[in-house]
Amino acid sequence: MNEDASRPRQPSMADVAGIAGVSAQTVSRVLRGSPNVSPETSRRVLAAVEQIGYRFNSAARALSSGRSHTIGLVLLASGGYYSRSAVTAGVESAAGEAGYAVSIATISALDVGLMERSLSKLADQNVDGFVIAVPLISVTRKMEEITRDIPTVTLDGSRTAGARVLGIDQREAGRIATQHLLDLGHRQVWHVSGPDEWIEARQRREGWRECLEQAGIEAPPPLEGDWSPVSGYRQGQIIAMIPEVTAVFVASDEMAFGVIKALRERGRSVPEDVSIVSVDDIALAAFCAPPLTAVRQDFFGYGAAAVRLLLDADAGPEEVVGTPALSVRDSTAPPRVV
Amino acid sequence: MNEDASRPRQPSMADVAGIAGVSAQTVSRVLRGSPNVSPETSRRVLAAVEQIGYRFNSAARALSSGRSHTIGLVLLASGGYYSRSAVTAGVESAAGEAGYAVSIATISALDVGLMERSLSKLADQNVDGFVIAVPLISVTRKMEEITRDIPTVTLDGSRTAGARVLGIDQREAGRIATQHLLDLGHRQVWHVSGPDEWIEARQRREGWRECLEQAGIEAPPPLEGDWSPVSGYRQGQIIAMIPEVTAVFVASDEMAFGVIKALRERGRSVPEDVSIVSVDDIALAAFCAPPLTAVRQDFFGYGAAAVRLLLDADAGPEEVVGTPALSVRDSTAPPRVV
DNA sequence: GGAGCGTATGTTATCGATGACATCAGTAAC
DNA sequence: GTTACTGATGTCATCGATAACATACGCTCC
Repeated sequence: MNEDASRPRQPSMADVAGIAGVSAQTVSRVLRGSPNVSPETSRRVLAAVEQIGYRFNSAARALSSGRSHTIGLVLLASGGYYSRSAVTAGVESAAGEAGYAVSIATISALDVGLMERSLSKLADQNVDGFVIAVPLISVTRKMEEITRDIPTVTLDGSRTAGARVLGIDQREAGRIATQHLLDLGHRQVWHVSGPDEWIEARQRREGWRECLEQAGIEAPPPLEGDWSPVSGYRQGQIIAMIPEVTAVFVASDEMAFGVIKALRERGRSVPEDVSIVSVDDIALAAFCAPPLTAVRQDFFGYGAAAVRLLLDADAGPEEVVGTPALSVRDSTAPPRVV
Repeated sequence: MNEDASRPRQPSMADVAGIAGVSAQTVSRVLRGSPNVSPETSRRVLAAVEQIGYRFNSAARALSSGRSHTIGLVLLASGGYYSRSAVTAGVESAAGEAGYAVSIATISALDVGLMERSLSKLADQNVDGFVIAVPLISVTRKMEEITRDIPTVTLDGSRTAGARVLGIDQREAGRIATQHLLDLGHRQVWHVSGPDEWIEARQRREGWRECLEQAGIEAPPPLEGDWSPVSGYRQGQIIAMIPEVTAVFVASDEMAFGVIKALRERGRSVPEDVSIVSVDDIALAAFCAPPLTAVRQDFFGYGAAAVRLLLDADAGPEEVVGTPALSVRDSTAPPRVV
C-alpha cells in the first residue's frame, strides 16, 4: 500500500527475482538447490539475495508446501535435568543438520490430558514429526488421531502405534547392575525404583528381580521414588533403618545421591557398609563422593537417533542405541566381612 | 483438485464456516476471542470446529499476520545441564501461558559466527522474539541487524542494543560468597572462576576480589575453569598442592564437585581442611557429599521473566530476578585452628 | 530434417488465515 | 423521522513460497 521510503517490509523472493532479472520460481529453485539451474543464473540470484539481505520466510513455505521443517519435541518436567538437556541437545543437533527446527513442549506431569494438549499444540504448529521423550502410559483416541497424521518416534521404550523403540534394554540394565553387586559377594540386593508409571522403571525392576531369582534369592520389596534426589533421600532413610542391607540398586543417579546422603546421615558409609549401583551415569556421577558405579545411557545419542528415524526414509522400523554397560567406580565394594 | 472421498486435506476455517453457516472471517473472530460476536454464533462455530476436528494452521496465520507466535531460545551447549534445563523450562512455561511456542537453537561454543547462524535460523522461522541465554562477548553488525527487527531479551547480565538485564547481581554473589568465608575466620580465599568470556564469570571474580580488598587481603591469582566438573577437578588438583589454602570460592556447583574430588584425593577434606562456596545451588547441591554451601540462582525464574519482558508491552526496560542469597550447608566451616 | 527429449526458465493458481473495508440491522439522540 | 452510531457479520485482497503446468531452446537420432 504505502510504497514510500519507510516501507519496513522484508524483501521477498519476488524482490530478489526483480534484481536478478529472473522469475520468483527460479529464485525458489536456486535457494532449494534444484538441479536444473544454470550456474550463471544461480550466481546472479545469490548475489541479489546478498545484496538486499533477503531472508527466507518459512511460514510461507509451510503454508504452500504443507511442510514446516520443524520437529516437535515433547519432554517431561520431572525426570532428571541431565537427561532432559542431553536428549534435547541430541534432537536439536541432528535436526539442525537436516535443516529442521525444533519446537519444544514440556508437560509437568505424566497425564494423558496434558499430553494431548501438548501434542495438539505442536500439531497446530504444523510440525513434521514428533519426538516424544515421555513414557506413554496409555494412548488415548485423540493422541492416536494426532500421531496418525504425523510421524512419531517415542523414546523411553514404550510402544505406541507407529512408534519405534530406542534406548538401552532397561531390563538388561537392571540385570547387570544387580549381577555386579552379586559378583562382589553381596547376598541380597535391595532396589529403589523409579515411578511405576514409567516403563523404564518397571523394566529395570524386572531385570533386578529376574537376576535375583536366577541366583535363587528372594527379592525384597522394592521401594519407589520419583527420580528426584529428595525421593531417593526419603527411601534411603528407610533403607538405613534396615541393618542387613549391604547393597542397593537405585534406578537413577540423582536418586542414588539422595540414598547415599540418607545412609551416611545414619552412619552407614558407601561403599564400606552399603554398595550402590545406579543407572544413567550423568556428568556429575564421576565427581560426587563417592563416584557412582552406574549403567551408562547415551541420552544425546537417543535424541539424535530419534530424529534420524523420523527423517530418514530408509531407516528401519526400530533402532536401538547402545548396549547396557557398567561404569564401575567407587560406590560399590565387596560386603564387609562379618 | 480431487474432491473424492480420499481427500486427506485438513479442514480449514472455510470448512468450519460452511458447516456453521457463517463466513470464514467470523470463524476467525470466534477463535481469536473477538468481542463483537454473538454468543449464538460463537456456539455454532465452536460446535462445527468440534464436529469436523478443525485444527488451527499457524503457518497461515504467520503468513497473513506476520506474527508467528513463536519465541526463539538460544542456548549454549556448554555451561551446565541444570541451568540449561531450568531456563528452558521457565521460558517454555511462560511462553506457553501466553500462547506462544518455543523454538530452540543451541550453539556449541561461544563463537560469534555460530551465534549469527543461530539467530539467522530462528529469524528465518519468523520468531516474534529472542531469548538469548548466552553471554554475548561482542555483537556483530549482522547480529545487530537481526535483533533490531526482532525484540530481544538477553539473560546473563550482558548488554546488547535493546537487551534487558536479568539475573542476580553476579558481583554481589561473588562478594557474599567470599564474605561468608571471611566471616568464618578464613584469612585468605582462593577462586576458581568460569571462562573469561562469560560476563558472569568476570563479575563474580570482581566481587570476590573487591571483597578481599575491602578486608585488606591481597587476592591470590584466580584459576580458570570452563564450568565443567572436569575442569573443576583439574584446578582442584593445583589447589591441593598449595598447603596454605583453607577456603575456595568456586564459580559454579558443577566445578565445585570437581574441586572437592581433587582435594579429597590429595587427602584434604571438605570442609575440615578446606571450605568451599559455589554459585547456582542446583538440585543436586544439597544431596552430594558434602552438601554445598552456594549462592542460589533461580534459573526457571530467569527464563520466565525473560519471556514476560518480551511479551508484556508494559514491562519496564529491565527486570532483575532475585537477590543473591546464600544456602549455607556443610561445605564450609571455620578454618582448623593451627 | 523433423520427431523426440532434456534442460532452463516463466506463468498461474494455490495453501489458510487475516486486515481493511463494506454492509446491514437496531437503537439512541435530536 | 431523519441522523449518527454501534454491534454483528460478510467480501475481498493479501501475505510469500511453491506445485503444476507451460514454454522455449538446443541437441540427438533415425
